[in-house]
Amino acid sequence: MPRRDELPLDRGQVIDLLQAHGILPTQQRVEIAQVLFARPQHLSADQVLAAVNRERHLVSKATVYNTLGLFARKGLVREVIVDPSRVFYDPNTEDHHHFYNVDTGTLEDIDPGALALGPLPPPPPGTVTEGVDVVIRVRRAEGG
Amino acid sequence: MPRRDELPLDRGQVIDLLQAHGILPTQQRVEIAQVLFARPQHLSADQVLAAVNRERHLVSKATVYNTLGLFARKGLVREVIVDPSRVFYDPNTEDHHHFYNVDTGTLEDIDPGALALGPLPPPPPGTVTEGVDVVIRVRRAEGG
DNA sequence: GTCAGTGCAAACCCTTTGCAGAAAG
DNA sequence: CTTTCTGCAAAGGGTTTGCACTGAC
Repeated sequence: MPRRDELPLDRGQVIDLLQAHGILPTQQRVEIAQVLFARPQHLSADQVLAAVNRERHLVSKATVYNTLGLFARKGLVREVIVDPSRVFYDPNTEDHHHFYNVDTGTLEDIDPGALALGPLPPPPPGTVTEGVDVVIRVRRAEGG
Repeated sequence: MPRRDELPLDRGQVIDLLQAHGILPTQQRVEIAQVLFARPQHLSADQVLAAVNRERHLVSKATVYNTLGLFARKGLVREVIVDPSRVFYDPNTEDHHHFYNVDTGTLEDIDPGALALGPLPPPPPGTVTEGVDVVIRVRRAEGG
């Protein structure tokens, strides 16, 4: 199984990765995965759609949405919720957090060593913790 | 100016609060604010709409959305983004964080003393930190 | 009387869905 | 061949907008 922390992944590695997650590597899914795993980045569904079809029309809008949802359910990518108007997809599924620039609508990883998150409080009764998301909202500095 | 940490606020306190934030206290805005400041809670726009119009139709959908957006811009309430399908509005604007139950779609405050967040990392060049949101996603415990 | 706020309905935008045709094994 | 996937277009649902009416001061 390919190293997830060394992007980009070539076509063969992407196919291995899909299979390792129990996903049938169809042509469209491989195209989409290649876009996502081209580099560490945070793309919205719309950006993925545009990137996949940059040169010629390879994948429909419905398939992009369905596939991103599938990848997220299978743990291949992580959904990042910071903007009510769109979901971002992150190829990095390791525990890490984000800066969110509210002016540009872009995400940036926080260096994992730079944010100390103490022990988590116990979850409410009858529930178990599934994950933690930390978002530091930033904006353009005045007089920049 | 009313104490924001002692809910509920009565009608007069709500009016003072709106004025203190530079918001003209019209009848509809006061109705909406009273719902929000009735208790510490996290309501979606739709829930606010339903609550305001529980007994009789007092406020339209457009006005609820416009007013919640206004309140958020003026710093009267805080928007909580945890679910791509809707925004939650929190009357507590103090620094605090949330549990998000992915099964029920409900939010719960984290006791401020229970979560130690170390010093924040410096924001990316050219930006300044605006705020931090920590969301602990929880789900129903197995075999509950 | 003037300006801001409100209500309705239509418009918007991202996302999901239904179903017929195409591809994978 | 059978099952799953894909594509198109239409539906969906939360949110925003245009514009005439109402209300605040």
